[in-house]
Amino acid sequence: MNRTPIPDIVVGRLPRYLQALRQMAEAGKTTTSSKELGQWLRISAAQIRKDLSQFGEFGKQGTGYAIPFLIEQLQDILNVNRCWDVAIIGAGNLGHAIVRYQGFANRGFCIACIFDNDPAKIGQRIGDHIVEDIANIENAIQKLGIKIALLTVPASEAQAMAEHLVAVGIKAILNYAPVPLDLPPEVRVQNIDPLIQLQHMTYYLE
Amino acid sequence: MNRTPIPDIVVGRLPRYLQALRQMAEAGKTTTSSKELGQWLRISAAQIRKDLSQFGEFGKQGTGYAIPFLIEQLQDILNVNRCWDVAIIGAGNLGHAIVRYQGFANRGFCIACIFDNDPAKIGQRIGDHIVEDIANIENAIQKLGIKIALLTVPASEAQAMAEHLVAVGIKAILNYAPVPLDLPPEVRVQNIDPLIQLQHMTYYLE
DNA sequence: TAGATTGTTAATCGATTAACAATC
DNA sequence: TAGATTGTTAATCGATTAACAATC
Repeated sequence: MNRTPIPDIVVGRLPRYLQALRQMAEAGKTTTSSKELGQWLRISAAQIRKDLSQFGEFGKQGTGYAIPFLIEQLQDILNVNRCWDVAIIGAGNLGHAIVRYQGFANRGFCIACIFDNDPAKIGQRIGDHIVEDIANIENAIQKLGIKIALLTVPASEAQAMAEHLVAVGIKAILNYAPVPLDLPPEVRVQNIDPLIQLQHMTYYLE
Repeated sequence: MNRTPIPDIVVGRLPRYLQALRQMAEAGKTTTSSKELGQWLRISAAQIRKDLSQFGEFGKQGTGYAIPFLIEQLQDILNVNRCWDVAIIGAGNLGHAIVRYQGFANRGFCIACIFDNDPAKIGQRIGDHIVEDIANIENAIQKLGIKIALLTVPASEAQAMAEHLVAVGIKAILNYAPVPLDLPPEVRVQNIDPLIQLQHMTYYLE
């Protein structure tokens, strides 16, 4: 019986393990070891074994891990063996690019709908989707049971929009706006901010 | 004389401090405290003081920090008081969206050029830019002294392209491709991978 | 069998927090 | 002055690594 919660920093590494394993599988490999996976990801073998052992015993002494089996297990742990419908909020440049991006399908996520509040954008076609009026979001989200939103509105609108999303039932937000969101702690938030990452790197440049 | 290097995890928080301070400044505030900044960013006041004290004494007992002064200092520390020319590599959906994005200018970065290897894309106009042939990248990068690249090519081409970028003088890569790059340790790499972040969140969802 | 590699424990390392004298 | 807040030290906390018995 596992009483202590898994550290979030461990959870955050699991998707990377899954990604590496999929690439190994694509390359035709069927087994790997903590050592090999660690070299691939630049993570110590001990850490990988320790992380995985939090969830079960997935390997075999002497031979390592069966790749397809470990992929299955990680997908189960991360809840991505099902397909999550996600909503894109904001049909600007970034919203467009995300809707057209093919990388989410077959990885646990399906872009279900895209919303904007600009009358000039509502009704516009993007790939297979039509931009919907943000006023209809509650209906759409509740009908499809959507729990995840990708927020690509301007910084000035992000906080208010995020609060609205939470009010209509969203539980997780991938925030592309360059502002920290202040939301109830039970709502999961991850931020994507290229400027922050660029400034992190320039510290080390001449 | 400060001999021990600053921990990378501290450096990684500085851009967030800078972002928050700029937002405070926009809101008309002129001073703040570690307590207030901490509440804004959900970071402890002690940690903010400790982080900043690694670089100097920027505050005043009793009153806190002068916002414009601290912004200046952080910009200096992060090397973003100058303007860095950056190159976009890959003129797909994402490359397009980034070139059109206005958020980098006045924040230390200027999109200087965009490259692709697809003849159908070379010569295409995006905003104020023309997509250039990747074959010309060495000239362009060395003429402008570009050190930073944003890599938005398909996963299958990312590693080889990254190695080429390093060979022509790139020192820092913001990698949008969903693969870990294996490069010499002196090259800075930051990854942007929405799928990894989504899978991190679904762990916590029902 | 011999070699390889796991899962786990204990040791180490590093990061965060609490506390407080100094002082604006 | 009294209240507030810094910079810093020491204590705590948590994460990473090293080591190794178990065993495939």
